[in-house]
Amino acid sequence: MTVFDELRERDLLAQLTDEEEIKELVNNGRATFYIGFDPTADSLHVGHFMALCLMKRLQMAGNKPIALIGGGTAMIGDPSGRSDMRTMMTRETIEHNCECFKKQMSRFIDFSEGRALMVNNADWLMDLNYISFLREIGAHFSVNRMLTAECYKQRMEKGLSFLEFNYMIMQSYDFLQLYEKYGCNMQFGGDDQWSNMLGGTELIRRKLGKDAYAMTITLLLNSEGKKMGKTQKGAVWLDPNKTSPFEFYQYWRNVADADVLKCLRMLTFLPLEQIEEMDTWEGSRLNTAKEILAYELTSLVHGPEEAGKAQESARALFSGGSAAEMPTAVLEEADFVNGGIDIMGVLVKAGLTASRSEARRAVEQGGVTVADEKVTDIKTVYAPEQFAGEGLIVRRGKKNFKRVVMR
RNA sequence: GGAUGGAUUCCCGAGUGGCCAAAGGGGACAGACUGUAAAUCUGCUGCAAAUUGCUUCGGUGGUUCGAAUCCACCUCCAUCCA
Repeated sequence: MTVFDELRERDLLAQLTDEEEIKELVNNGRATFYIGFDPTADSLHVGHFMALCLMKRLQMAGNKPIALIGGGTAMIGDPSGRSDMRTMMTRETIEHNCECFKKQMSRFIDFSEGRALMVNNADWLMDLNYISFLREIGAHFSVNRMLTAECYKQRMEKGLSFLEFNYMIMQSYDFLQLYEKYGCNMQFGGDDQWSNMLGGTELIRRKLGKDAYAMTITLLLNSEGKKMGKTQKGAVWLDPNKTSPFEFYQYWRNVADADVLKCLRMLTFLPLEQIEEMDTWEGSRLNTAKEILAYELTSLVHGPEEAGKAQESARALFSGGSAAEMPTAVLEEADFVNGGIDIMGVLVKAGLTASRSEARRAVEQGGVTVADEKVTDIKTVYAPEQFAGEGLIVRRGKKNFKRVVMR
Protein backbone atom coordinates (compact mmCIF):
# COMPACT_ATOMS: atom_id res chain seq x y z
CA MET A 1 0.00 0.00 0.00
CA THR A 2 1.35 3.43 -0.86
CA VAL A 3 1.79 6.10 1.77
CA PHE A 4 -0.93 8.18 0.26
CA ASP A 5 -3.41 5.33 0.32
CA GLU A 6 -2.48 4.57 3.87
CA LEU A 7 -3.11 8.15 4.94
CA ARG A 8 -6.44 7.97 3.16
CA GLU A 9 -7.36 4.71 4.84
CA ARG A 10 -6.52 6.14 8.20
CA ASP A 11 -8.79 9.11 7.59
CA LEU A 12 -5.94 11.50 8.07
CA LEU A 13 -6.52 13.59 4.99
CA ALA A 14 -8.95 16.46 5.02
CA GLN A 15 -8.40 18.92 2.19
CA LEU A 16 -5.92 18.90 -0.68
CA THR A 17 -5.11 21.48 -3.30
CA ASP A 18 -4.33 18.95 -6.01
CA GLU A 19 -4.89 15.34 -5.14
CA GLU A 20 -3.23 13.75 -8.17
CA GLU A 21 -0.11 15.84 -7.96
CA ILE A 22 0.25 15.38 -4.22
CA LYS A 23 -0.22 11.65 -4.49
CA GLU A 24 2.50 11.53 -7.11
CA LEU A 25 5.00 13.56 -5.11
CA VAL A 26 4.41 11.85 -1.81
CA ASN A 27 4.41 8.29 -3.09
CA ASN A 28 7.67 8.82 -4.91
CA GLY A 29 9.39 10.54 -2.06
CA ARG A 30 9.76 13.76 -3.99
CA ALA A 31 8.05 16.02 -1.53
CA THR A 32 9.86 18.45 0.68
CA PHE A 33 7.15 19.49 3.03
CA TYR A 34 6.80 21.59 6.11
CA ILE A 35 4.52 21.71 9.08
CA GLY A 36 4.47 24.73 11.33
CA PHE A 37 4.26 24.60 15.09
CA ASP A 38 3.65 27.78 17.01
CA PRO A 39 5.31 27.70 20.41
CA THR A 40 2.31 28.85 22.40
CA ALA A 41 3.14 26.62 25.37
CA ASP A 42 6.22 25.00 26.85
CA SER A 43 5.28 21.54 25.64
CA LEU A 44 3.81 19.89 22.59
CA HIS A 45 0.41 18.29 22.92
CA VAL A 46 -1.64 15.63 21.22
CA GLY A 47 -2.56 17.82 18.28
CA HIS A 48 1.10 18.31 17.51
CA PHE A 49 1.68 14.62 17.98
CA MET A 50 -0.62 13.84 15.06
CA ALA A 51 1.33 16.19 12.86
CA LEU A 52 4.59 14.63 13.99
CA CYS A 53 3.26 11.18 13.16
CA LEU A 54 2.34 12.36 9.72
CA MET A 55 5.83 13.72 9.33
CA LYS A 56 7.26 10.42 10.36
CA ARG A 57 5.08 8.46 7.98
CA LEU A 58 6.10 10.64 5.09
CA GLN A 59 9.72 10.61 6.10
CA MET A 60 9.66 6.81 6.11
CA ALA A 61 8.39 7.00 2.56
CA GLY A 62 11.41 9.01 1.56
CA ASN A 63 10.08 12.52 1.72
CA LYS A 64 11.91 15.29 3.45
CA PRO A 65 10.20 17.02 6.35
CA ILE A 66 10.86 20.49 7.61
CA ALA A 67 9.65 21.24 11.10
CA LEU A 68 9.02 24.93 11.31
CA ILE A 69 8.94 26.41 14.75
CA GLY A 70 6.92 29.59 14.73
CA GLY A 71 9.07 31.77 16.93
CA GLY A 72 8.07 34.69 14.75
CA THR A 73 4.45 33.90 14.06
CA ALA A 74 3.86 33.26 17.76
CA MET A 75 4.55 36.96 18.23
CA ILE A 76 1.41 37.60 16.19
CA GLY A 77 -0.95 34.84 17.28
CA ASP A 78 -3.07 32.79 14.93
CA PRO A 79 -6.73 33.79 15.05
CA SER A 80 -7.85 30.56 13.33
CA GLY A 81 -10.27 28.51 15.32
CA ARG A 82 -10.46 30.98 18.14
CA SER A 83 -13.39 33.06 19.10
CA ASP A 84 -11.45 35.47 21.27
CA MET A 85 -8.25 37.39 21.10
CA ARG A 86 -5.04 35.65 21.99
CA THR A 87 -3.11 37.01 24.88
CA MET A 88 0.17 38.39 23.67
CA MET A 89 3.20 36.44 24.67
CA THR A 90 6.48 37.96 25.67
CA ARG A 91 9.58 37.40 23.64
CA GLU A 92 11.22 35.51 26.51
CA THR A 93 8.32 33.08 26.88
CA ILE A 94 8.31 32.38 23.18
CA GLU A 95 12.02 31.72 23.11
CA HIS A 96 11.76 29.40 26.07
CA ASN A 97 8.93 27.53 24.40
CA CYS A 98 10.91 27.21 21.20
CA GLU A 99 13.66 25.44 23.11
CA CYS A 100 11.18 23.05 24.68
CA PHE A 101 9.64 22.28 21.30
CA LYS A 102 13.00 21.57 19.76
CA LYS A 103 13.91 19.05 22.43
CA GLN A 104 10.63 17.21 22.21
CA MET A 105 10.56 17.08 18.43
CA SER A 106 13.97 15.54 18.10
CA ARG A 107 12.63 12.55 19.98
CA PHE A 108 10.12 11.81 17.26
CA ILE A 109 11.75 12.84 14.04
CA ASP A 110 15.13 11.84 12.75
CA PHE A 111 17.00 15.05 12.06
CA SER A 112 20.30 13.41 11.31
CA GLU A 113 22.28 13.90 8.10
CA GLY A 114 19.82 16.17 6.40
CA ARG A 115 16.98 13.70 6.62
CA ALA A 116 14.90 16.44 8.11
CA LEU A 117 15.24 20.08 8.94
CA MET A 118 14.22 22.21 11.82
CA VAL A 119 13.94 25.93 11.27
CA ASN A 120 12.55 28.88 13.14
CA ASN A 121 10.64 31.56 11.29
CA ALA A 122 11.86 34.16 13.77
CA ASP A 123 15.04 34.04 11.70
CA TRP A 124 13.41 35.74 8.75
CA LEU A 125 10.35 37.40 10.25
CA MET A 126 11.81 39.40 13.09
CA ASP A 127 13.93 41.73 11.01
CA LEU A 128 11.51 42.46 8.22
CA ASN A 129 11.23 46.03 7.10
CA TYR A 130 7.63 47.10 7.25
CA ILE A 131 7.52 49.21 4.11
CA SER A 132 9.46 46.92 1.85
CA PHE A 133 7.52 43.93 3.14
CA LEU A 134 4.24 45.65 2.39
CA ARG A 135 5.40 46.50 -1.10
CA GLU A 136 6.79 43.09 -1.92
CA ILE A 137 4.34 40.82 -0.20
CA GLY A 138 1.39 42.85 1.02
CA ALA A 139 0.60 43.96 -2.49
CA HIS A 140 -0.28 40.37 -3.40
CA PHE A 141 -3.03 40.02 -0.84
CA SER A 142 -6.57 41.17 -1.34
CA VAL A 143 -8.21 42.23 1.88
CA ASN A 144 -11.59 41.50 0.39
CA ARG A 145 -10.60 37.92 -0.24
CA MET A 146 -8.95 37.49 3.08
CA LEU A 147 -12.07 38.57 4.87
CA THR A 148 -14.05 35.84 3.18
CA ALA A 149 -11.75 33.20 4.67
CA GLU A 150 -13.50 31.03 7.19
CA CYS A 151 -11.04 31.73 9.98
CA TYR A 152 -11.71 35.45 9.84
CA LYS A 153 -15.44 35.14 9.33
CA GLN A 154 -15.76 33.53 12.71
CA ARG A 155 -14.02 36.49 14.22
CA MET A 156 -16.07 39.19 12.55
CA GLU A 157 -18.55 39.10 15.39
CA LYS A 158 -16.19 39.10 18.31
CA GLY A 159 -13.58 41.36 16.86
CA LEU A 160 -10.24 40.85 15.21
CA SER A 161 -7.19 43.00 15.68
CA PHE A 162 -4.99 44.10 12.82
CA LEU A 163 -2.16 42.21 14.48
CA GLU A 164 -3.92 38.89 14.19
CA PHE A 165 -5.27 39.72 10.78
CA ASN A 166 -1.68 39.68 9.56
CA TYR A 167 -1.09 36.13 10.68
CA MET A 168 -2.14 34.68 7.37
CA ILE A 169 0.32 36.86 5.54
CA MET A 170 3.15 35.81 7.82
CA GLN A 171 2.38 32.15 7.34
CA SER A 172 2.16 32.62 3.59
CA TYR A 173 5.50 34.35 3.64
CA ASP A 174 6.99 31.42 5.55
CA PHE A 175 5.97 29.08 2.79
CA LEU A 176 7.49 31.35 0.19
CA GLN A 177 10.74 31.54 2.13
CA LEU A 178 10.96 27.79 2.56
CA TYR A 179 10.17 27.28 -1.09
CA GLU A 180 13.00 29.53 -2.13
CA LYS A 181 15.52 28.38 0.45
CA TYR A 182 14.88 24.66 0.63
CA GLY A 183 12.71 23.85 -2.34
CA CYS A 184 9.84 23.13 -0.01
CA ASN A 185 6.93 22.35 -2.32
CA MET A 186 4.27 21.30 0.12
CA GLN A 187 2.72 22.36 3.37
CA PHE A 188 0.75 20.24 5.81
CA GLY A 189 -1.18 21.36 8.78
CA GLY A 190 -4.32 21.04 10.82
CA ASP A 191 -7.58 21.51 8.99
CA ASP A 192 -8.06 24.86 10.70
CA GLN A 193 -4.98 26.05 8.85
CA TRP A 194 -6.48 25.62 5.41
CA SER A 195 -6.98 29.27 4.56
CA ASN A 196 -3.56 30.24 5.87
CA MET A 197 -2.00 27.51 3.78
CA LEU A 198 -3.82 28.51 0.64
CA GLY A 199 -2.48 31.99 1.21
CA GLY A 200 0.99 30.50 0.87
CA THR A 201 0.40 28.54 -2.32
CA GLU A 202 -1.16 31.59 -3.91
CA LEU A 203 1.65 33.83 -2.86
CA ILE A 204 4.16 31.46 -4.41
CA ARG A 205 2.17 31.38 -7.61
CA ARG A 206 1.92 35.14 -7.80
CA LYS A 207 5.44 35.86 -6.75
CA LEU A 208 7.29 33.11 -8.57
CA GLY A 209 4.77 31.68 -10.96
CA LYS A 210 5.39 28.23 -9.48
CA ASP A 211 3.05 25.61 -8.09
CA ALA A 212 3.17 24.55 -4.49
CA TYR A 213 0.73 22.29 -2.69
CA ALA A 214 -1.11 22.17 0.55
CA MET A 215 -2.84 19.42 2.42
CA THR A 216 -4.61 19.41 5.75
CA ILE A 217 -4.93 16.71 8.37
CA THR A 218 -8.32 15.89 9.76
CA LEU A 219 -8.73 17.36 13.18
CA LEU A 220 -9.11 14.66 15.78
CA LEU A 221 -12.61 15.23 17.09
CA ASN A 222 -14.49 13.00 19.46
CA SER A 223 -17.98 11.77 18.79
CA GLU A 224 -19.36 14.93 20.34
CA GLY A 225 -17.47 17.08 17.90
CA LYS A 226 -14.97 18.43 20.38
CA LYS A 227 -11.25 18.46 19.88
CA MET A 228 -9.59 15.50 21.46
CA GLY A 229 -6.56 15.79 23.64
CA LYS A 230 -8.12 18.33 25.93
CA THR A 231 -9.20 17.81 29.48
CA GLN A 232 -10.86 20.22 31.85
CA LYS A 233 -7.40 20.95 33.18
CA GLY A 234 -6.10 21.80 29.73
CA ALA A 235 -4.28 19.92 27.05
CA VAL A 236 -2.87 16.44 27.27
CA TRP A 237 0.83 17.22 27.09
CA LEU A 238 3.66 15.15 25.75
CA ASP A 239 5.98 16.40 28.47
CA PRO A 240 5.96 13.79 31.26
CA ASN A 241 6.31 16.54 33.84
CA LYS A 242 3.12 18.17 32.69
CA THR A 243 1.11 15.06 31.96
CA SER A 244 2.54 11.96 33.59
CA PRO A 245 2.73 8.76 31.54
CA PHE A 246 0.08 7.34 33.85
CA GLU A 247 -2.31 10.23 33.22
CA PHE A 248 -1.52 10.07 29.54
CA TYR A 249 -2.33 6.37 29.48
CA GLN A 250 -5.53 6.93 31.40
CA TYR A 251 -6.68 9.62 29.01
CA TRP A 252 -6.68 7.17 26.12
CA ARG A 253 -7.90 4.27 28.23
CA ASN A 254 -10.99 6.39 28.92
CA VAL A 255 -12.00 7.46 25.43
CA ALA A 256 -15.60 6.83 24.45
CA ASP A 257 -16.48 3.61 22.64
CA ALA A 258 -17.35 5.58 19.57
CA ASP A 259 -13.87 7.05 19.34
CA VAL A 260 -11.52 4.11 19.93
CA LEU A 261 -11.23 2.88 16.39
CA LYS A 262 -10.83 6.35 15.01
CA CYS A 263 -8.00 7.01 17.44
CA LEU A 264 -6.30 3.73 16.65
CA ARG A 265 -6.41 4.50 12.97
CA MET A 266 -5.33 8.08 13.17
CA LEU A 267 -2.77 7.99 15.93
CA THR A 268 -1.08 4.61 16.06
CA PHE A 269 1.25 2.86 13.69
CA LEU A 270 -0.51 -0.48 14.09
CA PRO A 271 -1.17 -2.22 10.77
CA LEU A 272 -4.56 -1.45 9.31
CA GLU A 273 -5.51 -5.13 9.15
CA GLN A 274 -5.13 -5.42 12.88
CA ILE A 275 -7.29 -2.35 13.41
CA GLU A 276 -9.96 -3.68 11.06
CA GLU A 277 -10.04 -6.82 13.17
CA MET A 278 -10.75 -4.77 16.28
CA ASP A 279 -13.50 -2.97 14.45
CA THR A 280 -15.60 -6.10 14.74
CA TRP A 281 -15.36 -6.10 18.53
CA GLU A 282 -18.37 -4.99 20.44
CA GLY A 283 -19.51 -4.11 23.92
CA SER A 284 -17.13 -4.63 26.77
CA ARG A 285 -14.64 -6.23 24.46
CA LEU A 286 -13.85 -2.73 23.28
CA ASN A 287 -12.10 -2.29 26.60
CA THR A 288 -9.30 -4.39 25.19
CA ALA A 289 -9.07 -2.08 22.21
CA LYS A 290 -8.83 0.86 24.58
CA GLU A 291 -6.00 -0.81 26.45
CA ILE A 292 -4.18 -1.35 23.19
CA LEU A 293 -4.73 2.23 22.16
CA ALA A 294 -3.52 3.56 25.49
CA TYR A 295 -0.50 1.30 25.53
CA GLU A 296 0.51 2.06 21.95
CA LEU A 297 0.30 5.79 22.35
CA THR A 298 2.02 5.89 25.71
CA SER A 299 4.73 3.75 24.23
CA LEU A 300 5.16 6.07 21.25
CA VAL A 301 5.37 9.14 23.42
CA HIS A 302 7.07 7.92 26.57
CA GLY A 303 8.66 4.66 25.50
CA PRO A 304 7.66 1.02 26.02
CA GLU A 305 8.97 0.88 29.56
CA GLU A 306 6.83 3.75 30.83
CA ALA A 307 3.87 2.42 28.89
CA GLY A 308 4.23 -0.95 30.58
CA LYS A 309 4.37 0.63 34.01
CA ALA A 310 1.34 2.76 33.33
CA GLN A 311 -0.59 -0.23 32.11
CA GLU A 312 0.33 -2.29 35.14
CA SER A 313 -0.65 0.43 37.55
CA ALA A 314 -3.94 0.97 35.80
CA ARG A 315 -4.79 -2.71 35.84
CA ALA A 316 -3.84 -3.05 39.47
CA LEU A 317 -5.89 -0.06 40.51
CA PHE A 318 -9.04 -0.94 38.71
CA SER A 319 -9.05 -4.61 39.45
CA GLY A 320 -7.76 -4.46 43.01
CA GLY A 321 -4.32 -4.83 44.45
CA SER A 322 -1.60 -2.31 44.96
CA ALA A 323 0.30 -0.53 42.30
CA ALA A 324 3.89 0.48 42.60
CA GLU A 325 3.79 3.00 39.80
CA MET A 326 0.86 4.98 41.01
CA PRO A 327 1.31 8.74 41.37
CA THR A 328 2.59 9.48 44.84
CA ALA A 329 2.15 12.41 47.17
CA VAL A 330 4.47 13.08 50.07
CA LEU A 331 3.48 14.39 53.48
CA GLU A 332 5.84 16.11 55.85
CA GLU A 333 5.91 16.48 59.61
CA ALA A 334 4.75 20.05 59.23
CA ASP A 335 1.49 18.91 57.66
CA PHE A 336 0.42 17.38 60.94
CA VAL A 337 -1.20 19.44 63.64
CA ASN A 338 -1.14 17.96 67.12
CA GLY A 339 0.11 14.70 65.66
CA GLY A 340 -2.70 14.34 63.14
CA ILE A 341 -4.00 15.46 59.76
CA ASP A 342 -7.67 15.34 58.87
CA ILE A 343 -9.05 13.77 55.74
CA MET A 344 -9.59 17.11 54.05
CA GLY A 345 -5.99 18.01 54.66
CA VAL A 346 -4.87 14.73 53.13
CA LEU A 347 -6.96 15.27 50.01
CA VAL A 348 -5.65 18.76 49.49
CA LYS A 349 -2.03 17.81 50.17
CA ALA A 350 -2.33 14.90 47.76
CA GLY A 351 -3.62 17.26 45.10
CA LEU A 352 -6.83 15.31 44.78
CA THR A 353 -8.96 18.33 45.55
CA ALA A 354 -8.25 21.99 45.06
CA SER A 355 -9.56 23.21 48.39
CA ARG A 356 -10.74 21.95 51.73
CA SER A 357 -14.27 22.89 50.79
CA GLU A 358 -14.08 20.71 47.75
CA ALA A 359 -12.60 17.93 49.85
CA ARG A 360 -15.44 18.28 52.32
CA ARG A 361 -17.98 17.91 49.53
CA ALA A 362 -16.24 14.88 48.13
CA VAL A 363 -16.34 13.15 51.51
CA GLU A 364 -19.93 14.13 52.17
CA GLN A 365 -20.97 12.70 48.83
CA GLY A 366 -19.26 9.43 49.55
CA GLY A 367 -16.56 9.82 46.96
CA VAL A 368 -13.50 9.33 49.11
CA THR A 369 -11.82 6.06 49.90
CA VAL A 370 -8.69 5.51 51.96
CA ALA A 371 -7.05 2.09 51.81
CA ASP A 372 -10.22 0.56 50.34
CA GLU A 373 -12.44 1.94 53.09
CA LYS A 374 -14.98 4.61 52.39
CA VAL A 375 -14.51 7.70 54.50
CA THR A 376 -17.80 9.14 55.67
CA ASP A 377 -16.77 11.44 58.48
CA ILE A 378 -15.04 14.67 57.57
CA LYS A 379 -13.49 14.73 61.01
CA THR A 380 -11.50 11.56 60.38
CA VAL A 381 -7.92 12.17 61.45
CA TYR A 382 -4.78 10.28 60.48
CA ALA A 383 -1.52 9.89 62.35
CA PRO A 384 1.91 10.03 60.70
CA GLU A 385 2.53 6.32 61.37
CA GLN A 386 -0.35 5.38 59.11
CA PHE A 387 1.50 6.75 56.11
CA ALA A 388 4.73 4.94 56.94
CA GLY A 389 6.25 2.44 54.52
CA GLU A 390 3.96 1.79 51.56
CA GLY A 391 1.66 4.58 52.67
CA LEU A 392 -2.07 4.75 52.13
CA ILE A 393 -3.93 4.71 48.86
CA VAL A 394 -6.29 7.66 48.78
CA ARG A 395 -8.99 7.71 46.16
CA ARG A 396 -11.36 10.48 45.15
CA GLY A 397 -14.06 9.35 42.81
CA LYS A 398 -13.48 6.37 40.60
CA LYS A 399 -10.40 7.38 38.76
CA ASN A 400 -8.32 9.67 40.92
CA PHE A 401 -5.74 7.85 42.97
CA LYS A 402 -2.74 8.93 44.94
CA ARG A 403 -0.52 6.96 47.19
CA VAL A 404 0.27 9.12 50.19
CA VAL A 405 3.49 8.45 52.05
CA MET A 406 5.64 10.11 54.67
CA ARG A 407 8.83 11.82 53.69
C1' G B 1 -12.91 61.84 17.13
C1' G B 2 -18.73 61.36 17.80
C1' A B 3 -23.25 58.35 19.07
C1' U B 4 -25.20 53.93 21.18
C1' G B 5 -24.97 49.34 23.71
C1' G B 6 -22.08 46.32 26.90
C1' A B 7 -18.35 44.02 30.89
C1' U B 8 -21.80 39.34 36.52
C1' U B 9 -18.96 33.21 39.38
C1' C B 10 -15.36 27.88 34.65
C1' C B 11 -18.73 29.40 30.11
C1' C B 12 -23.54 31.42 28.46
C1' G B 13 -26.88 34.37 30.96
C1' A B 14 -30.75 36.58 34.81
C1' G B 15 -30.46 40.18 38.56
C1' U B 16 -31.29 47.46 38.34
C1' G B 17 -30.84 49.52 46.71
C1' G B 18 -31.52 45.09 51.61
C1' C B 19 -34.89 38.58 51.27
C1' C B 20 -27.77 37.98 46.89
C1' A B 21 -22.48 33.68 47.43
C1' A B 22 -26.13 35.97 43.31
C1' A B 23 -32.04 32.59 39.15
C1' G B 24 -31.71 29.36 34.81
C1' G B 25 -28.80 26.53 31.37
C1' G B 26 -24.10 24.29 29.86
C1' G B 27 -19.73 22.20 31.57
C1' A B 28 -16.98 20.05 35.59
C1' C B 29 -17.05 17.05 39.89
C1' A B 30 -19.39 13.11 43.15
C1' G B 31 -23.20 9.05 43.83
C1' A B 32 -26.50 5.08 41.52
C1' C B 33 -26.53 1.89 37.11
C1' U B 34 -22.23 -0.12 34.08
C1' G B 35 -17.39 -2.23 30.96
C1' U B 36 -12.28 2.68 33.82
C1' A B 37 -17.69 3.55 27.71
C1' A B 38 -22.25 6.09 26.38
C1' A B 39 -27.17 7.28 27.88
C1' U B 40 -30.20 8.13 32.19
C1' C B 41 -31.42 9.58 37.26
C1' U B 42 -29.64 12.13 41.91
C1' G B 43 -26.47 15.39 44.37
C1' C B 44 -23.02 19.26 43.99
C1' U B 45 -20.36 23.57 41.92
C1' G B 46 -16.32 31.00 45.89
C1' C B 47 -13.20 30.25 50.47
C1' A B 48 -12.83 28.91 55.51
C1' A B 49 -12.01 27.69 62.33
C1' A B 50 -18.64 26.01 58.73
C1' U B 51 -26.42 26.45 61.37
C1' U B 52 -21.46 31.10 61.44
C1' G B 53 -17.67 34.26 59.21
C1' C B 54 -14.81 36.23 55.05
C1' U B 55 -13.86 37.62 49.82
C1' U B 56 -16.48 38.15 44.82
C1' C B 57 -20.37 41.01 39.97
C1' G B 58 -14.25 45.33 34.58
C1' G B 59 -11.05 49.28 37.81
C1' U B 60 -10.81 53.48 41.28
C1' G B 61 -13.27 56.77 44.31
C1' G B 62 -18.11 58.47 46.23
C1' U B 63 -23.59 58.52 48.00
C1' U B 64 -26.18 55.34 51.70
C1' C B 65 -27.44 52.36 57.99
C1' G B 66 -26.84 49.01 53.57
C1' A B 67 -24.34 48.79 46.55
C1' A B 68 -23.66 43.64 41.47
C1' U B 69 -27.65 47.38 41.49
C1' C B 70 -27.22 54.76 42.35
C1' C B 71 -23.26 58.84 41.06
C1' A B 72 -18.23 60.38 39.04
C1' C B 73 -13.93 59.23 36.58
C1' C B 74 -11.08 55.45 34.10
C1' U B 75 -10.04 50.77 31.22
C1' C B 76 -11.59 47.29 27.70
C1' C B 77 -15.19 45.33 23.91
C1' A B 78 -19.11 45.57 20.07
C1' U B 79 -22.21 48.35 16.56
C1' C B 80 -23.10 52.71 13.62
C1' C B 81 -21.06 57.54 11.88
C1' A B 82 -16.20 59.86 10.39
